[in-house]
Amino acid sequence: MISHLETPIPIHAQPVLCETELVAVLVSISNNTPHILTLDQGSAFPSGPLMVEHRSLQKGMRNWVEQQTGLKLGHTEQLYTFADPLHGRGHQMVRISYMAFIRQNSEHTLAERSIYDYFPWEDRRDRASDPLLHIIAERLRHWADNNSNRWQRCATVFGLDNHAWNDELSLQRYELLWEAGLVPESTWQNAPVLPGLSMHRDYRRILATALSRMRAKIRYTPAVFDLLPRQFTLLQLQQAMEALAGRAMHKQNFRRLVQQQKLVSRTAEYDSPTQGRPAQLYQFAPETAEHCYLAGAKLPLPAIS
Amino acid sequence: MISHLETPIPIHAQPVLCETELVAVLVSISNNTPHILTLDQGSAFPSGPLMVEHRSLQKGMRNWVEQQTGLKLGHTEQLYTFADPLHGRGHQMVRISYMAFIRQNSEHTLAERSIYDYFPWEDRRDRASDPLLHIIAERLRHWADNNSNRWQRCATVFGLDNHAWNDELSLQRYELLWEAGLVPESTWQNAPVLPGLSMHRDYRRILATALSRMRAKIRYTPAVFDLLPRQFTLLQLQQAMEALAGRAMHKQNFRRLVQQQKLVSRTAEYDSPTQGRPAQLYQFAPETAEHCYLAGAKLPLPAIS
DNA sequence: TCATATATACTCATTAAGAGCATATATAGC
DNA sequence: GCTATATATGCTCTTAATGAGTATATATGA
Repeated sequence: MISHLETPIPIHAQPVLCETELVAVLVSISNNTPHILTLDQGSAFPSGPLMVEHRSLQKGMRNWVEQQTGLKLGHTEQLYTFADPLHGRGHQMVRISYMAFIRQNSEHTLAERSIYDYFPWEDRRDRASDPLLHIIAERLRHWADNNSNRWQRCATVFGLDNHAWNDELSLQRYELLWEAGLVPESTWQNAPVLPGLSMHRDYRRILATALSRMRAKIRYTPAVFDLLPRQFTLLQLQQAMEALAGRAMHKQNFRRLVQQQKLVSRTAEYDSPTQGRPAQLYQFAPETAEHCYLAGAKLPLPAIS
Repeated sequence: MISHLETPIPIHAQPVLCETELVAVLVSISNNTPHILTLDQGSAFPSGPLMVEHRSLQKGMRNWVEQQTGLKLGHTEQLYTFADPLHGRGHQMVRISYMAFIRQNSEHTLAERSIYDYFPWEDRRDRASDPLLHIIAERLRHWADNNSNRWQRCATVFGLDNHAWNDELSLQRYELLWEAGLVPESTWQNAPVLPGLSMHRDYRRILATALSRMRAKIRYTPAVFDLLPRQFTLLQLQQAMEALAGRAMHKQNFRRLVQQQKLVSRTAEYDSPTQGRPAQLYQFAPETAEHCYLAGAKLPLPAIS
């Protein structure tokens, strides 16, 4: 034991007062694409001050959002806490960000903006984003120049040079583009910047964090079911997974794995399609819900890396 | 779009000032067991106020700890942010907790307490914790009584009834014991409580969060190497993984997988043992380091669930 | 009847993972 | 030299998960 560690570090030496704000990333699915609720022409998330009467942060967030919007929140998860100095005022601003899922519902369309409006390169369900990926690869190669470590990093994060695309790395991809000056938020810009909406403050970074987290979350927990209607077809489930992961999947294998997991049970009802055979409606199996959540049963998605 | 969502939620309506504190969970390995730095007879973590001059929370944490203790921090990660009302003062206390790894070093023994002093049931490397697990199982069965959902949850979280033990569920296990009144921190206690040190405030809950996170982290990133000396034997590496995961592993398979991953490279040096053949010293392969971190290359641990 | 879309049953190859057996190899101590 | 000890390595097996493909019912609207 080194001696100076035995001196307790002073607690509350000089308490610095902070303004504390809760930031909510509210996610739902519409048009087979993940959407978020935004304010200010898509450049901000709803946010509000932390109230004294909030007993816990999570409860505070839920109450506040439900009160303001009337929306019921599903799976809720703390993302990250950021701090900015408030210049000249001698105190700081702390922002605690949360992500919450909202069930798809015909009565409202919460969704204002597609997440992929902000990160067009993250939607790789079809080949439409390939040209953009090629542009990014070229611009990154130029930025990396002859720095091989830097290029190594680009290649792994963006799945170039024989590397597989890993959908959970969306935050790292955004950070890399930021460093390379390819997004308008970069302190120095390597104009022209890439397509994709930007946001105020570090909100787009928070959104990239949310995208990473939701992609990881749906793989290991049944959180997707908080985005789908109570009853859904297997195709809807697959499309929701594909929408979030930004990747297409093999239908037969998807069903094999879904039914192995016993996460869903069929109902007596059927979909009413415009054409073709009506699809059976399923529901999230309530009896195994908690069980699977905790055991880390994973939903089928192509294995990463 | 439902109409009232178009009204922006007021920002900064009534800023509530908070005291903000950084809490550090400093982890290192000694005696083949993960240890943490604690204060106040093991009942608190080092913590200190957030300073105005800290540009980012993570940097603020690093500077503050390094200044106070002289320790270099390795892998650092934000854990969770908690809030408590400060009664009668009209404002709140926000605590932002971080976990950081500290390299094993002969010059200091940072470690004051074994993590398993707080969670004796989490160390399942040998059969020594089996009797305790049996006691827990009985007490939980009594608590669950005839509530089958409740028992279902107990069984999956604690690996009872044909369920596999999942080392990453340490937080859920602690929360379950809390609910069942089997830890002294519970608001209602189901005395006698289980063995294991407790801590002030929700610090023991933060520690359970840290344990979950580090177990997940070492599986998917090379963060363990920030706990080991620069040069280490393969047995040391395996023992470090076992110490953190709380599980024993198969030596041959461990080595097969480690060498497949190409995460380590041999040095020219050897260990000097008291007995037996000297072991070759390895180092974390610097050239593939970043690569593997980002690709999510995983270190071998028995598959969960 | 045909187009369309759901639903299901298979096969096949590859890989990872868990477990075990055997056998070198290098040191200290007797 | 011999033995105990611990490192280091090679090999076989089995099982399960994964990715991909082929084929074929089945139920609707037009």
